[in-house]
Amino acid sequence: MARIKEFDSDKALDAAVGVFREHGFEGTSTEMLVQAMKIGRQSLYDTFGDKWALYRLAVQRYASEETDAHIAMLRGKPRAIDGIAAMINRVVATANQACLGINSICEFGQSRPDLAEVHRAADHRLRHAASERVRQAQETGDVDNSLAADAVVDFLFASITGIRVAARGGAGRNQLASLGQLALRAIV
Amino acid sequence: MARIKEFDSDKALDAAVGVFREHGFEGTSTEMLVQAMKIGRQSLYDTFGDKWALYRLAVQRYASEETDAHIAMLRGKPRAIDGIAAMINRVVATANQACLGINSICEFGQSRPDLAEVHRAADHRLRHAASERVRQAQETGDVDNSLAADAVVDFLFASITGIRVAARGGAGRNQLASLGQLALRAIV
DNA sequence: TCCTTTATTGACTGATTGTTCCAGAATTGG
DNA sequence: CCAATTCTGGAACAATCAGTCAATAAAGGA
Repeated sequence: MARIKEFDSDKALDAAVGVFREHGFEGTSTEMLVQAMKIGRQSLYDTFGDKWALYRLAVQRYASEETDAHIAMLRGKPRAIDGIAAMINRVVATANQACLGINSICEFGQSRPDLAEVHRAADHRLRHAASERVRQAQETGDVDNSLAADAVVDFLFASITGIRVAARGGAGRNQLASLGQLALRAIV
Repeated sequence: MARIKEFDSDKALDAAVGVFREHGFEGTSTEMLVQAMKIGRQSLYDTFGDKWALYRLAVQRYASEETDAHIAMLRGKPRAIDGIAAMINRVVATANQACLGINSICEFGQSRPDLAEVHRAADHRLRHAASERVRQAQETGDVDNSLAADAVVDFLFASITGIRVAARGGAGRNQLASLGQLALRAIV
């Protein structure tokens, strides 16, 4: 048998992520996708199914990479609180790019169960890692011990959302940095 | 001359707000609009121009009403900090409804200058009122005096965004309440 | 070289999009 | 009642949509 060309499906998916995060699902046409992904139209349907399946896969891919990046920051410093700060600071530094996760949640809410499941699964892994690090920071006294670790994690993620949406709304870099500082200040 | 039916244009606009906030601009068809607004298609175009003009007007209307509600909370209590808390608590209580402001920013970012201008104008009025109240709370020692009032206002709005997106993502009521509590805790 | 598999291409479908046109119903002031 | 005006409903518009089909090109295994 002949295993043949097999275009770089990962790169194509990354390109799809780039289009979807900027224009959303409804704002993206298949024409935009095939041009950005630089593949034939038929290849798109053969490889990914239909537009919705591709969108779901793009959200999954994006969430997975985002989760990896968050966890790398969280665990990249010896002291837990420094890891938490690094995660927030990375968000501030990269806030100029639209977040496909937030956009997806805003666009569809809970109306598509299969999409909500993608979000739920991605959140689970990140929440686990963040929760562990928050508890460590509480043990060393860097995060208030009287707070529930889960509540702190929720708050950190909500703050990340606030920073990213503020950036998409046109906030400047120092505004975003200030938001990050205040978020950290809230949990000490 | 004969001044005639003149359907309730305000109610129709409110209905449009209801559709847009749930489905976004691209996810809303004119068919959905005429059905929700309960007016003829031609009336829609005669009265509001085209779909984009209607959307812009809907965002403007929504932002205006939201700003009124926020300010009513802010000024509804004698102590400034209680007003601030009331604003946050109202957001928590009403977070089950999608926010057209956030959805609009996520969907379009800064790509449509006329829309961005609507947001900017709406933000200005609210920011002014909130900033005034924050300064009062700083004078009475209820909000940390070492923080810049503008930064506190930014943070409050970012927290509101975080709460609303969390709700759209499926967060429960106690999670949202906890987010509100931590946001207030951050500025004392 | 031939064969199988995969990718590309462009044309095509049927549905839906936003928008306009038009005829008629409804409504109110004179 | 009449006339002026506004709203409605449906038909029609061109454009675009997602998705399919068929033919061709490319590429590696035999």
